[in-house]
Amino acid sequence: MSKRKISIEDIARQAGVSHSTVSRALRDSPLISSKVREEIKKLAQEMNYVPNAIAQSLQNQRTYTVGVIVTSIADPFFGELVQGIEEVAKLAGLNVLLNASHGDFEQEIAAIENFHYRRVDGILVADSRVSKQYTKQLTQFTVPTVLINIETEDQGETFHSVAIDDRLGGTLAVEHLIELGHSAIGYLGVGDGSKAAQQRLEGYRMALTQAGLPQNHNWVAIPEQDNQTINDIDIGKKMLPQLIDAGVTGIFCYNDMVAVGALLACKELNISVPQDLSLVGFDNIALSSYVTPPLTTVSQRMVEMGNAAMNMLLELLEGKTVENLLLSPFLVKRSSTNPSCVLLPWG
Amino acid sequence: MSKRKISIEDIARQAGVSHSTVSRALRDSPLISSKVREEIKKLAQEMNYVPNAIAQSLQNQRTYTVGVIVTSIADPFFGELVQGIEEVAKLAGLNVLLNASHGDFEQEIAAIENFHYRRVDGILVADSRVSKQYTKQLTQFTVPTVLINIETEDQGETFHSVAIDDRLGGTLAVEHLIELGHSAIGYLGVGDGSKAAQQRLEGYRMALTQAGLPQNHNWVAIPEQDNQTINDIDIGKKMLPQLIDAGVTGIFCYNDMVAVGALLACKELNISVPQDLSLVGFDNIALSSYVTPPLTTVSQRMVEMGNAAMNMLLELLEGKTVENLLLSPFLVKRSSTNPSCVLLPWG
DNA sequence: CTGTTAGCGCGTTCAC
DNA sequence: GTGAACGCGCTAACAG
Repeated sequence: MSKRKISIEDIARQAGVSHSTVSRALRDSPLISSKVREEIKKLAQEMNYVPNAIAQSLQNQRTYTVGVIVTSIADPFFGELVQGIEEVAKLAGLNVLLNASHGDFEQEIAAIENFHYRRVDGILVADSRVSKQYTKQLTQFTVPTVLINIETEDQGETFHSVAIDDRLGGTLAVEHLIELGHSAIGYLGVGDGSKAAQQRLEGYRMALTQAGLPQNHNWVAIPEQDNQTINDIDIGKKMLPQLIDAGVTGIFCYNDMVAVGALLACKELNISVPQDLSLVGFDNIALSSYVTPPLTTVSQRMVEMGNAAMNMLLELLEGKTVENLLLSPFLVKRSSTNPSCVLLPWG
Repeated sequence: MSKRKISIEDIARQAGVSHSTVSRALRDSPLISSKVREEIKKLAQEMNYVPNAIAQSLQNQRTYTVGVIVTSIADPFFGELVQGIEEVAKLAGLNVLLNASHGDFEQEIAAIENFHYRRVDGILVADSRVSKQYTKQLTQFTVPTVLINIETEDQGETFHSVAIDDRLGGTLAVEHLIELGHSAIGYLGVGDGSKAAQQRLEGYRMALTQAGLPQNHNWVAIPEQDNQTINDIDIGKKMLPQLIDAGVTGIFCYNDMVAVGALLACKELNISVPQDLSLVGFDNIALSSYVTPPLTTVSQRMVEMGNAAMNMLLELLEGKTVENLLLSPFLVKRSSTNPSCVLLPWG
């Protein structure tokens, strides 16, 4: 903590007053004559006084710190989310304590305990692939907590959530393909069994049902559950061929990374997108607009989600009651989707 | 800070001993009989005791917290860096307090002061585009600080640095193009006047000089200094045409984002990469391998840089003396570079 | 208006 | 081996 720094006592001695007078002066207490107040402030300035947040926290019972848990900070998805969180935290005078869980349950628990140990004012947890048992283990704790993209059942005093409407997102993606005339529409997912994955698939099915289009179990490609170690890009690469063989002309992918993987596989297989195949992603990460062709995708608005979550936490800290939030995603049309071939003159 | 939690006093009362006995027992002091020690530990467990880091810090004069300043967390470059930092911080039992400066000098100073206020044990600053005056303003502070990709002149007790050898990186990129037979090689840079920008340009020039190749000031494209608001992608897009007009067959770009911008411009102009033009980036961000064609680039190894910086900080915290580090980048060959046309049969 | 005192939770002498 | 007392730096309650 660096060499010993000067305290209010030091400046009190220098000014010939008591330390509490200094404390009051520095905090603009009306009890202090404006004359000595300015004097003390000037002195503090000169002496390079920096108040000690630790001592204040011990007294206030507040640390003005929030703990944030993400799967991986290197993942652009979480990067944007954290940015959204940090933005509004900074405005509120709060600081962000960052922990990465790497999707590991043990590490998440450890992070929570660590935050508790450090007496953070609130906690934000973002990890869409964590299991639900999660929340139960933490019920003993009583720190205001906002879950981002995690479903909770028992949301009492401490647990609240901000999430994206994954089902709606899936529906939007598939409706877009339907509008373009596709009728053999596939889904390329991941096998993590998360709520998000279920909901997006459900949205896919709803859209097809609503349009009276056929469904085929060969059109839904999801890798084995235990393949958690392989990344999303590789999932996309690996699973694409079987959907092609099944004869789909449009695919809704679980997320952009999977879609990019599928796109790369298409290149290798000489399938041109969007002429031969239309691809829709999910998330709208920056990458999605830089690949060729730029990806049509469902936008998650990560930054806004971070803003919303942090704002919700702020309200909780003020003692207000809050409603869980379900954010609506929207479709971003780019160049990876085309009208279905069957509608085209040469189709 | 949640509802009042139990303290060592609470458990002391329960155990019928004094709070200092509890303190000692919990810290495995040899002064305590192993019998009561286990007893107290069990009791603490049962009572869900969580030590108070704030109180400990006030006593220890250490917070086991490091402050990290980045330009933007959403930038994948910094995301990976922070991941590298967080990894080794976690292993050392330290926590990361994150602040984004958005490249704004005022915000950086504010972040530093904030960290000082919170009595962090050390500070990590990563912002390759910050001006040099920076360090001077902070000399008054005495917290161990490691600068990442920032040059410092007066490196005394508190300031140290980990950086990438930008000049070498520039040289590697250009030598690669030279090996492929290119002789009209351009540089596409940014106008932020940073040390990194200067060094990469210098590396470019050195490689050309060393190979005895001609240089042409039309082959160096750098936007105006004041265009700081436009992003790197747009810089690449905007500046590419003039290099094409100048007749270059290969371009070394300041970073991957600029290179991607150039690539997008090529698509619009119907210039095919790498057939008509070879492109080399810098950074090796994830994006660079997903664009079409995948970018040949100079790798920064952000995660390792984060590791190194945090390790250096750890040594400083242990009172050791450290040497500044200059990491060597290396070339990643992918598909955006081809032999120069003039060497090919149909050239 | 200002000074004195107490206490936030914990670690650490210094006595017994 | 254990308890009492002090201090870390600050805020707040109580006196004057």
